[in-house]
Amino acid sequence: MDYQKLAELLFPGVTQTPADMEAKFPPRNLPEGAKVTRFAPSPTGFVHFGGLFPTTIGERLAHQSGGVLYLRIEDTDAKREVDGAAEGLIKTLAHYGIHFDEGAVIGEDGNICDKGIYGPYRQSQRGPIYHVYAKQLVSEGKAYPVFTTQEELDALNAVDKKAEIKAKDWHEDQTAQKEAMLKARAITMEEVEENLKAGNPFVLRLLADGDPEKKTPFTDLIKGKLEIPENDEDFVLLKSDGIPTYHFAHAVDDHLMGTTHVIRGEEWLPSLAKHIMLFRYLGFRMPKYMHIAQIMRLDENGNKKKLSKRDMGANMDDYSRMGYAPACVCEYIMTLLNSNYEEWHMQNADKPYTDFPFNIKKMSSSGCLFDFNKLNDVSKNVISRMSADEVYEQATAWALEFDPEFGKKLAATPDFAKTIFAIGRGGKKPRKDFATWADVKPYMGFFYDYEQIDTFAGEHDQETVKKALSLFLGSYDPADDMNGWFEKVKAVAREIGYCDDMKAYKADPTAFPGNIADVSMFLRVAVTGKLNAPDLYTVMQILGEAETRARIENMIQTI
RNA sequence: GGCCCCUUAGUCAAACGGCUAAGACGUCGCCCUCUCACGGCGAAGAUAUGGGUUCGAUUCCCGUAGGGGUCACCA
Repeated sequence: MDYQKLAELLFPGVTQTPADMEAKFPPRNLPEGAKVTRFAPSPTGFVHFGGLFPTTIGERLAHQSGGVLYLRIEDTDAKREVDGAAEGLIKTLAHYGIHFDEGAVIGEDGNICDKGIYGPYRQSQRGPIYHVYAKQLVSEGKAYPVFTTQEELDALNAVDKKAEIKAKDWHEDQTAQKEAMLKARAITMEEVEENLKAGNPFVLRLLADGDPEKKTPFTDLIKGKLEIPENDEDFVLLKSDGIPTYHFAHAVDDHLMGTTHVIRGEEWLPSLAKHIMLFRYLGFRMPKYMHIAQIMRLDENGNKKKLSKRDMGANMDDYSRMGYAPACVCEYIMTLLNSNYEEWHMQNADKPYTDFPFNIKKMSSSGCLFDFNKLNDVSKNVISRMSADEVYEQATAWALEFDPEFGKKLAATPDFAKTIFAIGRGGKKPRKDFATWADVKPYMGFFYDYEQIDTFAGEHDQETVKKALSLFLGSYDPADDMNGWFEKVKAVAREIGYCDDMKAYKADPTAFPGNIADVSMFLRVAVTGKLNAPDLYTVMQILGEAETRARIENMIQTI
């Protein structure tokens, strides 16, 4: 077989050579040790947690080393592409602090455009580049065409591939595939010419020379030493529409774009053998690989499952909806990425997570379960360290979008709201009231609207409650300081026969009908409508005398 | 089914082959001059399993089990 002739027959329009490509995309001029990483999504939907995770690693590695993070859009499957998905991905990532130095970006006109000299950054626009290498492989006898008639192609597209594979007998199928492969390899020049003349489309397949009985040692930066069986599958390089498959595009693009570290999910491990072979055929040096374990969730049977698109906590938009601040999510991701992050953070509480010396060696090789408990804890800590102004800005922005009624109230009363947010904030041990912005309304909604949510707990005579409230009103003076205020509450307790000292009460609970805590509870429910609230004295101060009195009086009337 | 990856408490995780197997979240209890929160103290809770190498194994090797992934003209 004259491979040179075959290459000309198959790719008559391709005049450039791999050497031309190398000249057009020269190696990057970067400092020693600088890492080049990329996020390479297919625009088929939203960013989910399992996508943000490796992207955060790439971002850290690149920017921590003075390297480059770029975005390449893998839109090689037109059938699955979703309109506007690429724009959505870019925006969501930016929301989580992931900014790209290069690649597909949103231009001033709102459309996606390229930034950088290694483009185009959309694979659908890189056809000519792939064809140069495809032609090269064919001319070296390393790839061959397999023709299909249009009818066969339509039939192929009509079947549900996934369901079909699930249903078949694996052994039988593999034997059949092997036979088909051998037959396809034996194509003659005459057959090629006939098919081309008939206008039949073809796929380009790699001619695999591997023996799966033999293992290739391979070092993955996360998994460590691996043994990869050699590839013996003539996998598809170019689909019948001339667009490359992931494998081919990965090799060509990551080589030409100078990627130093490929970070991807471990579901790619089984196809690593294909990539090793492809890089060897192409004469490319392989980048370093980091195959990260999948984030898992628990299914209804208690088994771990890959966190997939439909799961709660998968779609990053869910976090926005639930009211998680981006900073909190990033922080949580850091705790999952590097086990020593939390320790570092405790010692460097005021530093941003980008100061943390991220270390590949500290990454876990096994998959972790998504844990909302931990996320909430991390969130509470992050928010507790925010200033009242910052809390106000973010909480208001969230509420305006997801709870407009409450959002408008916050927006209309910035000073009032900030005073409330300032309660217990700023000191060494700030309050941890919010894990999400959705927690804000239940916490402080009572400042805006009185709604009796809780009632008096336990056995308390209604007349006694009324008396306590009235006595308090009689002595209440908003000019009192906290101690003076508390002394008056104590006095109320004594007057209704309740114990004003918790220690004494606990020593002998039977000696009193109630205690100071009960009196505080009467006041708290009267003023806030709830059993739980910030410090009562402060609440009354913020609410003001008129409102405080009105609420207590109202309670006396309606009880 | 073939192949690949993974396995320390409920979860995330430390531990040159060597102290009683860290720490964090969660859970529970006690304390902290009003609840909540914060904080403090404390409790329960783990090396999947069987062999081997070794004076000694969570750590190294082999088997078993369990879990995950993958086997498309999808990425």
